Amino acid sequence: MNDIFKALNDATRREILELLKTKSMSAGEIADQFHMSKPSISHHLDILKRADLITAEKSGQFIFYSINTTIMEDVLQWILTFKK
Amino acid sequence: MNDIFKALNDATRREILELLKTKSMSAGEIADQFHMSKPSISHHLDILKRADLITAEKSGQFIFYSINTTIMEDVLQWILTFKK
DNA sequence: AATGTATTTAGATATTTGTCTAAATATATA
DNA sequence: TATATATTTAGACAAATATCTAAATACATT
Repeated sequence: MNDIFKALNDATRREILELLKTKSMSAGEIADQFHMSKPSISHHLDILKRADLITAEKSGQFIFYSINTTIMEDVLQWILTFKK
Repeated sequence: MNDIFKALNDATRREILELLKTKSMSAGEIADQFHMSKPSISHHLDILKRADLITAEKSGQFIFYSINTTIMEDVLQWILTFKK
């Protein structure tokens, strides 16, 4: 839970998740959407991956990232415990 | 949204929310549940309050904190956009 | 008015975080 | 095999964060 909230606690990372909501993208395609260096985006992708919020799959010289919505379910359940 | 995720990105603060889920408590009562100085807990309460996740009400020399679940609804909605 | 209790504010400090540039690694292609 | 492209790793650095102790504020009680 700690890793998930840590990963979600950054606007850039939340935007990456929004991007991946529609389709999988390579690291480069993702980086192109931000005014930030590729290494920085790579770092954000790593944090999202560690939290299991995204998965990575290598295809040739590209690495494609996809969202993993099953982890969102954990957050959802946690939030729901606060609904009366 | 930023303030909410920032507030949720700390185990102590999440535990405070869990505590307040059952009943409102004074700052001192809350602090007693943790191995941490009162000023540190006061700081955490401030962050939760800024995120509108809790509300504070003064009663004599005490300040009672209560959870504000309506804000959780915002997080819930955000999470739900990821459910396929 | 003086003292005690509850809480916050202020200031210091160590750790974590987000960002960058430069270099390394891996794959594709000429 | 040499070069180009995609991505990550390494290292540096400034800013943000979590914690502490000491001091300040506010209310209650004697």
